[in-house]
Amino acid sequence: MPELNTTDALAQISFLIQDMVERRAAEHEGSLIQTRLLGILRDRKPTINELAALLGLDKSSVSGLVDRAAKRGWVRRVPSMVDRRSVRVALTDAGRSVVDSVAAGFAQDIEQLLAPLSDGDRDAITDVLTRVLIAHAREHGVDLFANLVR
Amino acid sequence: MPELNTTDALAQISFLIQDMVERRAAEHEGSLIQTRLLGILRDRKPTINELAALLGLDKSSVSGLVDRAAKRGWVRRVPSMVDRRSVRVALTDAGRSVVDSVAAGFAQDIEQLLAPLSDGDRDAITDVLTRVLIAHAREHGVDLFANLVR
DNA sequence: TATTGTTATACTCTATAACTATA
DNA sequence: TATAGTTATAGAGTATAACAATA
Repeated sequence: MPELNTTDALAQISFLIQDMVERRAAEHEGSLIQTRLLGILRDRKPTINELAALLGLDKSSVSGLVDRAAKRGWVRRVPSMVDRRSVRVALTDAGRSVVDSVAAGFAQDIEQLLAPLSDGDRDAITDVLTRVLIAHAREHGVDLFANLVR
Repeated sequence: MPELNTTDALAQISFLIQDMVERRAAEHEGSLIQTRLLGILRDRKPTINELAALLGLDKSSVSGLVDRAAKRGWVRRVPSMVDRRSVRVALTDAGRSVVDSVAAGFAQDIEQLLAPLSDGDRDAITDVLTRVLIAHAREHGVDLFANLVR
C-alpha cells in the first residue's frame, strides 16, 4: 500500500472535510462560513465583536455576514439590555433547523468516511487528535470547547 | 481530560489546518485557493478544464483564478501545441518559489502541531488517515496521488 | 455540432477607513 | 475620548449564461 507522509495526510483530510461541510451547507443554499456562524449560535447569543473574535474576522465582515443570514431568516439581531450600542445575535427556529440538518448530514459523511476503520482505530485517532487540539488550544490561550462548528 | 467525539475532532482539526495554510499563503499576499492552484502546478501543466476538475470549480472560475495568479507573476498560459483552442497553465520561477515557501512553512506548522505526540502516535494517525483517504479515493474514482496541495 | 476558454453579470465574502450612536 | 456597530468602497472568489474560436 502506498503511504502519504503525515503532512500530506492531514492536508488532504482537511480539504476533504471542508468540502463535506460545504456540500451539506449548499443543500440549504448556505456556505461554510454561514454554517460556522450558525454553529456558534447554537448555544450562545454573542455580540458582533464576540463573533468577530470567534470567527477570526473583522467586525465589518461579521456585520455583513449577519445581514445575509438575517435576510435568509436564519438569525436576528436582539438589542442589548445593558449597552445600547451593542446587539446580540440569536438563531431563529429556521436557523436552528438548518444548522441541525447540516450537522446531521456532516456526521453522516464522517460516519461513512470512517466506515473502513475498526473501533480501535477510531478510538485511537479520536484520542490522538483530541490531545493535539487540547495542546494547541492551551498554547494559544483558546477555549477549545467554546469554538467552531460543534 | 475532556474528550471530543470523532466528528468534532475531525472538524476542528480541519479548520485549524485550513487556517494554517491561509496564514502561510497570506505571507505572500496569497490565498488558500491560489496555494492549491500553485500546488497542483508543481508537477503538472494542466489545461483550464483539467484544473477545473482538480479544484472542483467551474472553468470560468478557474479562468479568473489563473488571470489573478498570472497578474502576480506566479503562472503563465502556454498555448497548446495540439489543440489551438486550449492552453496549458505553467508555474513561473516566482510561482515555484512562493509555493515552495508556503509548503515549507506549512510543514513547520504541522511539525509544531504534532510535537506533543510520540513517534508511535504519529505513525498511527498517519497510517489510519492514509487508509481512510485511500478508501475514499477508491470509492470516488479519484487518484489520491494526483491531487490537492502535495 | 461539440468543445475550449473567455467575458459579462451577479452575488458572497473579506478588509480598511470613515461614520453614528452610545459609553 | 473610547467603544460597538454600520456603511462605503474595493477586491477576491464563485457560478450561470452567452460568446468566439477551433475541432
